[in-house]
Amino acid sequence: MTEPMIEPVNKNKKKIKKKVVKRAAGNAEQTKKNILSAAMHEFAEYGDSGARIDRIAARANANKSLIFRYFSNKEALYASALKEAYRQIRMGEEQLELEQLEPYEAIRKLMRFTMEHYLKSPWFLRLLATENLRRGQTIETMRDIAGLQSPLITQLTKVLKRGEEMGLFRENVNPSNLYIIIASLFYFPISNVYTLPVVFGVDVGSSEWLEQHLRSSERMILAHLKK
Amino acid sequence: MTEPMIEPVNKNKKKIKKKVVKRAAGNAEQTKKNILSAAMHEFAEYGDSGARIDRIAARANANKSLIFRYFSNKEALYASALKEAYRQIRMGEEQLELEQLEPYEAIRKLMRFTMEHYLKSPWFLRLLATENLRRGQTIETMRDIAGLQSPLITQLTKVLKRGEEMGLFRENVNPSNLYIIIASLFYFPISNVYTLPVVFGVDVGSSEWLEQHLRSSERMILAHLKK
DNA sequence: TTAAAATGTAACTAAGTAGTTAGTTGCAAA
DNA sequence: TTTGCAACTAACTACTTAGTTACATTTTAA
Repeated sequence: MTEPMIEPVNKNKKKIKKKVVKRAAGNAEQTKKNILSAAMHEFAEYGDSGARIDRIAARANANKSLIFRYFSNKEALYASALKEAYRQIRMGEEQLELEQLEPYEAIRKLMRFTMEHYLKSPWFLRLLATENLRRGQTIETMRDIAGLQSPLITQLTKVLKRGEEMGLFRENVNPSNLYIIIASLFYFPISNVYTLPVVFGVDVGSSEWLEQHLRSSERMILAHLKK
Repeated sequence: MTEPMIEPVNKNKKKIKKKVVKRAAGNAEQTKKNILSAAMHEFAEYGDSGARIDRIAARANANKSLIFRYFSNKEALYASALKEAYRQIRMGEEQLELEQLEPYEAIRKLMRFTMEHYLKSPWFLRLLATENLRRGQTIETMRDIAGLQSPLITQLTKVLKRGEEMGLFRENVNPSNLYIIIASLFYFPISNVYTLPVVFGVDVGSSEWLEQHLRSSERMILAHLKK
């Protein structure tokens, strides 16, 4: 906090165009990034109404009024945070490269990825829950923004096609619907990790339960796909 | 709003026991119920931070200070609302009577019930989401409260046992885990009904999609249970 | 009839809370 | 050294919100 940021020695050299600025145009970019990252954290933690601009400012080590200068208002900041969350998630999905694997293995990898993804990025699930509590008020305005769509579906389509051609999978499996089923199986226990143990007495947060659930789900899904 | 509430004419008749009371004893019970019901609505709609005591008072046709008299504070009111939500849900589950049906039919009925239940009581899903965003802060204090546990599991246990005895289902299916899988399949699309169409282009809220999803899920689950 | 208890209300208060404004700082070009 | 400007800040404003209080009305019971 308030560490004085490596001081660029710029006494002898008189005119350098873009580099070595302490508070030039580029520093604002960094401040914006800090604010955005703090906002993602805050909105995920406290929801839209619970989020506090002052806390975001504190976490970003930025003055409150900068938030309004760079992001207009709380709602627009929330929209930016949501968009950034999707952007980050999409980046992870792009690196999956399911097409390289043999069909069964690809499905298994997708399933494990989905589970671990939800476990590693709980803030993503929390932002999703928040946005749905808001009845999609914000994502609705992003409908036409490219890159919001999940790149998983393209990959999954190819996997299913190859599986079908190899005689492993049955025909006409809808990739989106399949992915919704897979996501469902992990979304529910992971996003309800606090209430499920109380209502069903099952420790859905433990790695034992999760691993067993993954194995069981894999068997179920693969059987469901089989020709 | 502020409509002046039908004034009971009670000038000539002096003492009537139960009828024509504007502010009798026992009326407090009704007021409490109104407040609780309004609170469930409000917390489901706006989440814990977004909920407003004034709106709850207005919706319940009660004065704000009555809320504090009957429920102490906002947090306690939230706890009562959450508890009441679970109580109502449990009542629906108790009427299912799965034991009467033959095993396959029982599973199908449970699945359809779960789906319709989520569709008919969106406020329940919303309260669940809210409580998990709060990290189970409130339900944690209710751990030992009887009747919070779902009566479904008892019924499902019997169904699975009969199915096993009849040679229809495989052995050692854990009823809680099975129910978690079933709930998952409907919880995810229904509670993400606002974001999923944007991200996957699938209209998960339409009755066509839901019916098709139910059929597909039934096939998958029943195959998964088969001996 | 009357006093106490129960039920209800309007007005108020203290603590936030988003957003604004007027001004400061550090740096680079002239 | 001066000037211009982007980045930044402290203090403030207008408003909201949970929770309180003082008081009014009605019921119950002696």
